[in-house]
Amino acid sequence: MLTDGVETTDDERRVPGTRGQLTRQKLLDQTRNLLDQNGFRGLRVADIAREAGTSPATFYQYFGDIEDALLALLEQLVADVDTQLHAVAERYRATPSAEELESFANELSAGFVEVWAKHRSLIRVVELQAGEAEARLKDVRRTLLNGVNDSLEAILASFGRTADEARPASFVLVAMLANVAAHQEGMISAGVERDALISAMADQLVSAMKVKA
Amino acid sequence: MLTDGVETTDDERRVPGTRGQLTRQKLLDQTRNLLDQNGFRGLRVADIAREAGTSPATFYQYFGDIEDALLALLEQLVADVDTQLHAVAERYRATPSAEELESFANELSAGFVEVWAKHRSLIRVVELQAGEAEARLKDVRRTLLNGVNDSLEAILASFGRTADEARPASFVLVAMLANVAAHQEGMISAGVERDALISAMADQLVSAMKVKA
Amino acid sequence: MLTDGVETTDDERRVPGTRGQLTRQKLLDQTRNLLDQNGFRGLRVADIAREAGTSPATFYQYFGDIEDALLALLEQLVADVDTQLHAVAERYRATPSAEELESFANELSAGFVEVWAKHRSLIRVVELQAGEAEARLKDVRRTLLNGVNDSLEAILASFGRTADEARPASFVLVAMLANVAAHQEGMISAGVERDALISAMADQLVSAMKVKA
Amino acid sequence: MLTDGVETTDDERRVPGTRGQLTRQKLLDQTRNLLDQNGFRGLRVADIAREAGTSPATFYQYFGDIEDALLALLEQLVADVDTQLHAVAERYRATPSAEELESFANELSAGFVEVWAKHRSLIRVVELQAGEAEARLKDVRRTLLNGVNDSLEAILASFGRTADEARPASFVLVAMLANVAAHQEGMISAGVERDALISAMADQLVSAMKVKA
DNA sequence: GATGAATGAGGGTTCATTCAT
DNA sequence: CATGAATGAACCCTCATTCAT
Repeated sequence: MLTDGVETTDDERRVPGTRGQLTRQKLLDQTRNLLDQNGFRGLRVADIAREAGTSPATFYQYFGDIEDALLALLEQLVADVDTQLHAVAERYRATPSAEELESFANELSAGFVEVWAKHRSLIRVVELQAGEAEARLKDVRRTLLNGVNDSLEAILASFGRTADEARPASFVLVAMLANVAAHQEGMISAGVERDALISAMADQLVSAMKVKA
Repeated sequence: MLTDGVETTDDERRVPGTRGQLTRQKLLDQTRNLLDQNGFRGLRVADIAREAGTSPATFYQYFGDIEDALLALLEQLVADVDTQLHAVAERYRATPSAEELESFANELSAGFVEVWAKHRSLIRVVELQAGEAEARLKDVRRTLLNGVNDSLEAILASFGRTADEARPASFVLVAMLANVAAHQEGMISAGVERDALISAMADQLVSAMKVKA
Repeated sequence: MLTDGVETTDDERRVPGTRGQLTRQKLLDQTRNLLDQNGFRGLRVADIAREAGTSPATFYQYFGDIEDALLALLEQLVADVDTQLHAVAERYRATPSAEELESFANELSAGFVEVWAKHRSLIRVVELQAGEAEARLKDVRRTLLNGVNDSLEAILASFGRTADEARPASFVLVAMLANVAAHQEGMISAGVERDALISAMADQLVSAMKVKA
Repeated sequence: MLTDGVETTDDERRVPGTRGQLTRQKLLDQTRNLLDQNGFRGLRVADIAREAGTSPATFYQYFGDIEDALLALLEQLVADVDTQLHAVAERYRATPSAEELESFANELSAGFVEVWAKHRSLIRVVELQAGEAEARLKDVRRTLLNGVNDSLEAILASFGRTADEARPASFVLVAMLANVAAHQEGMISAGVERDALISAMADQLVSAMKVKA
């Protein structure tokens, strides 16, 4: 679906080999781990290697760079977005009916909240890099949300929104979904329940479809 | 208004003095400058000092830390949010009328877009730190948006939303406003005009007030 | 002739075997290749192995060391010096005649220029190591030029030079030949033709024979 | 005279200051020291700093690079070449007389031997880099010998050599001088006295002037 | 007030080299 | 014979930070 566009750069390296795959995976696991614990800025090759039970030199046999490892992790994120978000939107886009609108809106909202919670640290990296100029990671954000955006735009159009309105409206809605999902923890700790957030977002989605329908 | 909560630590480091104030300001200016240019990760005391025409040692006479300097810059951001966003919401909150709803919605949306554009680098720092664990900067985000959130919640209530609904709805709306504002550049470069975004957000705000009104 | 004195250490590391010989040769070829391209300092086992289509581990089955490989390459150089330089000098030494002096001088000069051009990268290594303290490679230079030096000394003696004069004179002449040959490229790119250099050196050789003859 | 052409790159750094100058000098001294002891390849910033009684970080405040430091040292070498070699040649060039030819030849030969002995490690670096491609150090060799070459060429011309002959002849003679000087230690340890070498070179210089005079 | 000078501390990377298969 | 995999050991370099002037 939208898997293209996010690719690691370590392609031309030697072919796997079972033991190697294992080591590589351990390194990736610890990269994610430490990203969760210390954040992007606190991510050190030395730490990753130690936690994975190997040495920095080994890390560099699998990844040219910390960002290389992050890109590898991002592939998983992209896959989840594909499955849980884009696919939902696409399904509804095929047969948009007023009856199912609410369940769709809820599903999509919940999907965002879930995927974002699962990959929160990575998402943060993406958001950060979307702003600051870092070549390789830079347009992951666009790639990530493109699919959902397109589907949503089509759905809005099918509900009678003009072309001029549909696109900005979908941008705005996706931004809402993404940002609430990104800050769900803060919001929850501010006393709002997760379901209430999902429901509030679903409401907004529904109104957006109906507004001038 | 909501200035509390964001405080610098460099308060009594040294008595003002005209020359000193000037140096301090040059340092702050260059901090902002370099933040814009190189991003948070690329911010170095040595660079700031050089650009400001002084030495690193001087930097440390005014700020204990790079984050100290950022906190000082954040005060300006907080002030702008106060004036352009919170104030707007507060004004409308005092006399919420259906007639003025649209103009309020537009004003608020445009306000976000404007303030976020002006302070985009700082905003990014706030967003980043909202996620990662960094003591002093951590809850700036909450502080920043608290005011608007509260006003909006009150307005939603005044339009008939129940207490249970108003709070999550305001969270969701503010998240939308903030995230669209944060990524306006990306969206515009994806072919959507700024005004269209503002208008789409205003629509969402309006629907939120009306939904069950 | 003078092959002794330069010896590799990898002699009985493994019995020949056709496939092995081939691999070994590929490694040597790429060693020379990379030496030409990147110079001595830029020579890495990993690179050699990759270029040769094998792995570092394989390199170590044939050579204990990068210097080991260089020593193997040096054997070829020594052979060329033997054939093209020492042999020429020896031939003339057997029957030194005033008539043939000039053609001898030219042949020797040209020989230096040619051999040095062919092996320039290796020569550079030799010159470098002649200065710095590196056990095994250290006296290759002496070995390399000993033969020519001896022959030339004998020839000078046969032209009437006293024992006291002949030796330093031959050293000086060989130094001239070697250094011009070593920097021929630089000199040519400074606008002097190769043949002019050869001829100028030949002149010096001839005068050396005649001076007090 | 020929000082231009060899310049350090650390120009735009802060102005000296007495203490700084001292540290810088200590660093340069130890750079030369360690170059003598361990050769170019064995030169490490950490060692230089330790020997100079400071830290690596300090080294980097004065030089961007080990090569930077070497370039600074080379300035001294260039000055010596200027004074002891080029100046001698220039003096004789002004009034070339057959009577003084021998004393000039001796003086120049001795000068080379002396200067090269004093700076032998640096000379070796220059020779090495003249071959391998290292941007900044690359044409120091040319710069170094240019002056002497030019003077010698003029002198040869004044002794009746045609333009076609004078230039290659001077190249050849300078190459002789430089290479004997560079390997004087090896030659001496091979049983030839320094004075004998000087005298042999002087003989060659003299013949070169007289050949067709 | 300002700053030259110095540095501890630490992260990034590279490479030669070794095993076990 | 060959090599995938792993790593110890260094080195390079940068930066925040501190003094003494």
